[in-house]
Amino acid sequence: MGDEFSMDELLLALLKQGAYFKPVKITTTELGKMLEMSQQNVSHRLSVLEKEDMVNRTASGIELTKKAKDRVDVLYADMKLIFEKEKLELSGVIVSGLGEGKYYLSMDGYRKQVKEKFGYLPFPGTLNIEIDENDMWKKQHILKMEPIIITGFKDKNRSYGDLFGYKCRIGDIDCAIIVPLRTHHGPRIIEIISRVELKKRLGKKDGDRIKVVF
Amino acid sequence: MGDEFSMDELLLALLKQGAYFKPVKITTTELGKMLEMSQQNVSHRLSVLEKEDMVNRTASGIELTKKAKDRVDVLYADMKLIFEKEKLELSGVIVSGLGEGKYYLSMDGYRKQVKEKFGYLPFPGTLNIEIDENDMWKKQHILKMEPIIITGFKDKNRSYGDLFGYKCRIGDIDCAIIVPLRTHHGPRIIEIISRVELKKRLGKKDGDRIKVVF
DNA sequence: ATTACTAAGATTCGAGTAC
DNA sequence: TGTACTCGAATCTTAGTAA
Repeated sequence: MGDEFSMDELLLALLKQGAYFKPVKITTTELGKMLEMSQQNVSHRLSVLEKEDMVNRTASGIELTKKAKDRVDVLYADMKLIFEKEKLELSGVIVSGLGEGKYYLSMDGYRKQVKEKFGYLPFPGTLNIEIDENDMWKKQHILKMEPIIITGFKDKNRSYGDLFGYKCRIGDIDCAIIVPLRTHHGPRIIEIISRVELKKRLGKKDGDRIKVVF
Repeated sequence: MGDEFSMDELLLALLKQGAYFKPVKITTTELGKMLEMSQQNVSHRLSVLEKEDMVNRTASGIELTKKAKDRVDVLYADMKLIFEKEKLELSGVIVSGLGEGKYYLSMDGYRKQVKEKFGYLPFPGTLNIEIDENDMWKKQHILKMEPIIITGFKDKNRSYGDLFGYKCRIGDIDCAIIVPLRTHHGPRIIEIISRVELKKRLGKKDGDRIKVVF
């Protein structure tokens, strides 16, 4: 964790010329113009990159080494994370729940753990949202992230399964998607818990559109 | 077209801390450790960035200006182009499947959707390929692209999960990688579906090398 | 503890120019 | 053409230390 996140501008210019996939034929003068730096400097820096085993200069042009490609991969993966993980935003419509959430969230076995792991006692009821078809792929990505696990328990009557939680926000309210391991509604519906009664707090009713941000 | 493609490592470190979306509370010493540079240098460079109107230091932390965010957007867009415009090609070795694919692809619930979303009824069986270690990063890129979702369903016995599909080609045959949400084999193995029986059509057998193009 | 100044050392840069 | 050397200038970096 450190400088592998930085990226040499010369390397980036080569990338822009397609060097990730094939050797690139380009002169130091051209590179200098692109980067607004002298031909001499490009020449020098290229030879440094070569010594560092980042590029090879061959008859067919300048090519990136595996080491350089690895660095670029890391940079791109990091940026992707910054841009697309944070921007995950599910849109959908509020639907009425079946009272299931209310039932589960009335039980101390779950409530205590929510307090512990999310920092608040949940309002005893969930907001149910039917996700737009177009955002379903985002939901799948979210479900692949590391969940906060609320472990199940038994009482004298029956046993209760684990719940998976994923932190999110609606407006500026901290919430979490809760997914029972054995869910009873279709994959397009998600259940949200929060400290407050979301529908009332947001002034929304069934059928209204809503956005959930991760 | 030039240096807007480069990126200051300090800016990138701030981004990594989430500065794109909110002010970040972090000390110059911490940043110095992250970047393997002295606290003094971070301090100095931060003040340069401030003079250049790239960051603001407020009571709630360091925040990026619009100018800085615009630059980052450009960098990301450029990288995205580099990575996702060019053809990705996975190389690997054919391995024998566990018959799972055959099982899934015998079910109408999935078959109908494949016909609908990919334009053909799939041969009831998958080609399993163990991707070369060197191409794993490409696989990761592919899995981050927008999938075609084959939604799960229930029958009287059990429920079947969603599948993610990504169109690709082997030679001139249209295929798709299929990824179950909860996959049963290691991340190096992918399953390919197609209209035809791929192994027979390509005259290949287990252990042969093969390329998949996106 | 945190930030940032100064002074000195390290490095990067571009002009001139050789090849 | 194109590349790359020297060398002085500009810039960057760090240690020491003040605030």
